[in-house]
Amino acid sequence: MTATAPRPARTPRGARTRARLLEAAEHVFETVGYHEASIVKITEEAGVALGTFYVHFSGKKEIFDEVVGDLSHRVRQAMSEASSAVPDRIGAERAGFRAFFRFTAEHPALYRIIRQAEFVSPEAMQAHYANIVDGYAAGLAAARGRGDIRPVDPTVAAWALMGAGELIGMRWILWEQAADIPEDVYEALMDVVQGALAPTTRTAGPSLPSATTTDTRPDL
Amino acid sequence: MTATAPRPARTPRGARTRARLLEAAEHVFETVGYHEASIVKITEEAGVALGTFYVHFSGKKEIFDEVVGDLSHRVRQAMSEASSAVPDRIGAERAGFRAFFRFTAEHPALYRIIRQAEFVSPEAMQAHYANIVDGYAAGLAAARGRGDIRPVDPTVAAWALMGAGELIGMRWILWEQAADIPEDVYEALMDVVQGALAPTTRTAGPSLPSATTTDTRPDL
Amino acid sequence: MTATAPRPARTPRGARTRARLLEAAEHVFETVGYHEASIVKITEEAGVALGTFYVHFSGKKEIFDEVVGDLSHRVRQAMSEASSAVPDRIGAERAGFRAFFRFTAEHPALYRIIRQAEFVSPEAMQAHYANIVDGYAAGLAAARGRGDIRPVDPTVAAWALMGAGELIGMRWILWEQAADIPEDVYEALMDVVQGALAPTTRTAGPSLPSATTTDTRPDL
Amino acid sequence: MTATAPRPARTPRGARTRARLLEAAEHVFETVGYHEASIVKITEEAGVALGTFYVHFSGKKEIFDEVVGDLSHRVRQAMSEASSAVPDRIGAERAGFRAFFRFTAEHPALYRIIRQAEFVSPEAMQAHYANIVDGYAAGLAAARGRGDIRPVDPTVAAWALMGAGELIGMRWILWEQAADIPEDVYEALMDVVQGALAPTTRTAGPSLPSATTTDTRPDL
DNA sequence: TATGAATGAGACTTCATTCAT
DNA sequence: TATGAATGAAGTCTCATTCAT
Repeated sequence: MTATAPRPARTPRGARTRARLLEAAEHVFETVGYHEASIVKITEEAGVALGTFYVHFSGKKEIFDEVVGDLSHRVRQAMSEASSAVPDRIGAERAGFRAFFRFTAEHPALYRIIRQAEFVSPEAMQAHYANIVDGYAAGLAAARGRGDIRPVDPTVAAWALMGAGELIGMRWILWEQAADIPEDVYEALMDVVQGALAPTTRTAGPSLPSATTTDTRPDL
Repeated sequence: MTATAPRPARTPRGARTRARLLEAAEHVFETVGYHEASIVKITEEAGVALGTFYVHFSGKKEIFDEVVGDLSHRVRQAMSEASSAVPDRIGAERAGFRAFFRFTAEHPALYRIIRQAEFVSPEAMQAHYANIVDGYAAGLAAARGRGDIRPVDPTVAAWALMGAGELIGMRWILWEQAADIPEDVYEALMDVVQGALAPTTRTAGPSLPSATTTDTRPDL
Repeated sequence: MTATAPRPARTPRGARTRARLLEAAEHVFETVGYHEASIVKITEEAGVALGTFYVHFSGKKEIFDEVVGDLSHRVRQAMSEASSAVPDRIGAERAGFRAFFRFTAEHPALYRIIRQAEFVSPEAMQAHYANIVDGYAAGLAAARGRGDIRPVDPTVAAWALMGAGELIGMRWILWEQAADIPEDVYEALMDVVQGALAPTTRTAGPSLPSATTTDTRPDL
Repeated sequence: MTATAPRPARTPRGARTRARLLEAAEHVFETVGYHEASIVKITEEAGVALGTFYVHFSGKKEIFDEVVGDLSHRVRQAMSEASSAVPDRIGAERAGFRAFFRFTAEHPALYRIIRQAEFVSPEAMQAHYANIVDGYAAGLAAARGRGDIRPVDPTVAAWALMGAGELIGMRWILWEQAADIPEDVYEALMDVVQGALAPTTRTAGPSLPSATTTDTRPDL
């Protein structure tokens, strides 16, 4: 995810300092965003001298990429752990979104950082989204194979539903600075998600065939 | 939307200069983002002297807000025009998304700017999203009243589907620098959207209670 | 000589400030050398704000090149004026060296700066020496054509004698911080120079074949 | 030459490390000059840890002085060996210049370093030149005593001819990055040098009185 | 001796904004 | 209105040197 592998600290003391810097950076980025974040602020928060920063990182972008990679990894972990604990697809879906919202509430940093990353570190941002989608789409594809969900295109559906979750989280957690998503909003979203995925008996139209996106030409 | 109403230009020459600056600013913001955009770049692109900028705008944030407001207004206009031209809900839905993707392809600025605005001008960003949702949710509420769609919560559905469209646009238009969304992706997304909204006969699953969020966010 | 043409000041005030900066830079470079010279020192000496520097110059190297170009031009002017006022070659030679030493005594900057320029701005340094040699070699070639001097290779002789003058100036003006070169040193040097150039009847020694360089290096 | 005598290494390992550092420093100084040379670069090139540097040297200037002293010593050795192998003065002259140019071609470091040393370590630079001149002037004085050359002032002549050689070497070896001086240039220079020194019967002009510099620089 | 993390002064540069013309 | 010179705070980064291990 990061272009250059993180320098390994060669000393326990070094490792400790490096970790303190990362922690401080996450906090500063979360609070004031990438551009307002200065190395001075980060080192002050970490309680080390300015020059020490450059012993461990080559610059602001490098530590940013590492923070993003970290957060991205953690949110993926949280989501996949949660959803894989539930056997049925709908349940897994609910658990995954639940985990995502929890993580968002506890680490608003991810949100605020990712949305800034477009001009700062497009690679990091694209990797973040792509990694999440990969796991999500794989789950959807499997579910589709089992007939648990409608034959939607897994990749497109994954991007679409991730986008849905993202804006809902932004609106009801970040903007409200809430500790979690309101239950009714969560259920309303699940209703939409379930509608999008659940196998249905359509009142009209042929049941969609097809697997890959290209040949999928949904009617309507 | 903007805190201070835009200064009206006193003379035709002034109005022309002001317009040139706005145009230049939109281009610069789109190209390099808010933070890399400097007043010097904007004035150079507009072909006016540096000092002239401050004759027309109080600062960088002011012109940014105005550019965002502009773009936001235009995308809303494009979407509502497109969807209101179609009578049935599904058709309106398709037309609205279509217009959104078109606009995105033609004005990547909106995307790139909005996602930066969080730390620069949260009001502008929230206004942008809220305004779009307002119109969207109103349409959904009306459709629901007519029985054209399932009884989803209009506000939550609007945020969710806007999010879906946003990420799909980011992935397949911005990242690919495409001139429009690929047809198969568009249809795959429409399939998801339709699944989320279309009235169905469920084969299984608890009929989720219609969310009670409506009081939180007055839809309309 | 300078790669990029100097920005023309578009205002009398601007021109004044620019000149003040150049003057200050010459003094600072002379005093502490290129590397110890900081923009801060230059602007302080010029009595302008730090940022003002960058209104007129793109950086330290740019102003350095301009200062070098200036000094180089002035010393050439001084030398050619002096030597062209004297008809005979030996007299011209003496006058040229005299002018060079005078200039050196009055503007030690040139010396100290040029010898630093190798790593800083090789182009500027090479241009300086090459320009001096050009004029010098042309004079020697003409004198040779008239039979005023021995048939030495004008270019090689010009570089050699310039080198001789340079070290003599360094040793007896710069190192001694003298106001001018000691008369006896001057005469002793002139003796050497005259020996090198004056037409002679050799009493002994193999009459060296007139160097074979002449064909290789077109002597003007 | 150097203010503080070089610390003797206490152990064989220490001596090896010290030598590695000196070698690395010579290379780094030659490549990027004094100011761009950093202790980090030197230690990296030497393959030792940063802190190790200060075990052997007190700082950057100290190692610089030692490198300069080394090179200066080696070039003097090369020149005196070469010239002392030839009995007649003109032959010795030619051999000395030849050796100087050879050394220059093989160790451009000397050149580049010395010309930087003015602001870094004037003592080292002055010592370098003075040492060379001492030997050179002594040789000239002896030759003059034997009547091998004209009665020029030995010290002034030594400085002058050293300057001549220096610029010729700079122009045709350093700037051209040549492996040696072109033969024709060498001969043309020797022609000039011989003209300057060789005993002659002047066809015209007063035979200049031997300069009175002798008090300044005792010849012998 | 050797190591490498830590330090902090100081350098360069940018840029939003002011102001006299 | 328009101009462009002037300002100076703030930011990033380097690097010689110290020090604990």
